[in-house]
Amino acid sequence: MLEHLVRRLDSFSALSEPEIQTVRAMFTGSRRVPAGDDIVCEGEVSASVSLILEGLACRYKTMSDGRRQIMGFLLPGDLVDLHGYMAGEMDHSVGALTPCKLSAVPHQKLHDALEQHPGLVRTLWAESLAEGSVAREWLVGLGRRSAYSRIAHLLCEVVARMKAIGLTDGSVCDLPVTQQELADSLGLSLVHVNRVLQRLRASGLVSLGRGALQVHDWDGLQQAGEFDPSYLKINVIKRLSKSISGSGNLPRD
Amino acid sequence: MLEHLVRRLDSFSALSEPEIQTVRAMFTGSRRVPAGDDIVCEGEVSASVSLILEGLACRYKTMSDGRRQIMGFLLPGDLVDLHGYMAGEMDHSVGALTPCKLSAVPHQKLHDALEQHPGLVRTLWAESLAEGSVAREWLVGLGRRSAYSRIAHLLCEVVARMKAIGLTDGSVCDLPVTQQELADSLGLSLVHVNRVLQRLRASGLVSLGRGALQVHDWDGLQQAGEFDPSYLKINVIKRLSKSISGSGNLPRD
DNA sequence: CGGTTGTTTGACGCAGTTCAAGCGGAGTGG
DNA sequence: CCACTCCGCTTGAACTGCGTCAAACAACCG
Repeated sequence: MLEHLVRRLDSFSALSEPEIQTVRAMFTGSRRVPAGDDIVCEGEVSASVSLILEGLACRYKTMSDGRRQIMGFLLPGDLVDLHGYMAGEMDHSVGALTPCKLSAVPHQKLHDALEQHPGLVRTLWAESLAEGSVAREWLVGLGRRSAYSRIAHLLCEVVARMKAIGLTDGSVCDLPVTQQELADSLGLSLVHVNRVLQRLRASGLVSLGRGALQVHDWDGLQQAGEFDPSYLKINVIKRLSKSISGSGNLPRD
Repeated sequence: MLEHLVRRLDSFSALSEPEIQTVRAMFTGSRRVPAGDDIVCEGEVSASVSLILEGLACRYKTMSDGRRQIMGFLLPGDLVDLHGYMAGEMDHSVGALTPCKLSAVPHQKLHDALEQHPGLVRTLWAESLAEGSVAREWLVGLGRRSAYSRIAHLLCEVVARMKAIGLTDGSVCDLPVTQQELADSLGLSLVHVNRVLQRLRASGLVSLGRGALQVHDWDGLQQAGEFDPSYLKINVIKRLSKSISGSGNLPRD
């Protein structure tokens, strides 16, 4: 959702009220993409930056032999193709895992907004850095963690991020992801993901099925995945605490 | 080197002459770090951004059991801890693989420079995005490539980047990296790296030893690693071709 | 010349892959 | 309402790429 983006950006660099208004006004319209379709394709030069309003998507690359690697999940409030604005051509694709609702801002309009509020450039830069931080954590997982630990870690990440945007209270959440998609995220085979998922359930940590994830033992799951949420840069403490008065939008906790 | 940084940043967004001068003037002093030492540590809050002038370094994270994952190599002209400037605390360490010579710019000074030349913010943002692009390519390697292909790919990357800064003509280059360090980069064991390296030599593609890398068959190596250099964002075509007159520093090719 | 650090080799084991087949639920059309 | 079909999940058996352990070797350095 738009408000999730605003809150996230604000957590990076304490936006001013006009900046917040600008971000809110930037994104207009909404488009729907059915599950399985691509939102942007590798090599594409798009003319706008998209924002996920609803649904679940993923970044991925396909190799010559057809196998693919998923490199990150996109949740409501995430920006899809900021890369496209800065670098031109996309170097990876983004696909909808579930039906998605998107909003978008034309590059030109974004450009104008950034001219008018130069501070927002730094904010978006911070957003890109946060994405890099997640990619690095995934590198550690793929390189050095066992399948068991890797899956646990990924599930922790998804839950933590969903919690941050109010999509779960921490015990149950919608997660209509196939085991093949998990396998493509984790660099594993479908068959092995299936077996490890059963082990995780047998251990009483989580169960995943019928499009839903149930966390039975959050602490145990975190331990199994050696999960430390700081790399997600959620709720970063602001260094300059510009007071944002009268926003009327204070977070609950 | 400083000029490599300037050239690279310029390739992202066509710097103006004053911007170039500012970048050149920003970095002062030089410090030496012996091989094996850390340049910055995870969790550290440094007060300046470092630049590699000479030597080879790597980003890495260490896991609780002591195993580590290297997440990227740093060559002369690369910025070490731009993250630190934006995000505060480092979420990973950077270690010197060989003796390194560094220059640095205090955060405050960088801040002032960016205030004075707001365009540079976008340039550094682009630099961060390029780093993210490399991380994503590594993800594909760790997730979906065989050990053989992974090593070939990594060697291609190093050669391509060294070529870009004049550290090799493409056939031989200094690469004083241990097989353990390669293993930590590729998510493999030391022993396996050793054996695959022998296979690569037997195939007549490359040989690595005594601190040097010899490429015997570049095309073959690229094929083995399915290497496509575009993700490195070297020599990106500038979208706005501001003419930079009389720099007297034109690249040879 | 001895110690230290990096490389090489061999034997063995296992985590994870591949192949192949069966199962179950959800949607669709007759 | 039943059959048919698709898609995703599950299971078993065989295989293998890569890891682990352990020891020998080579190169470098003070």
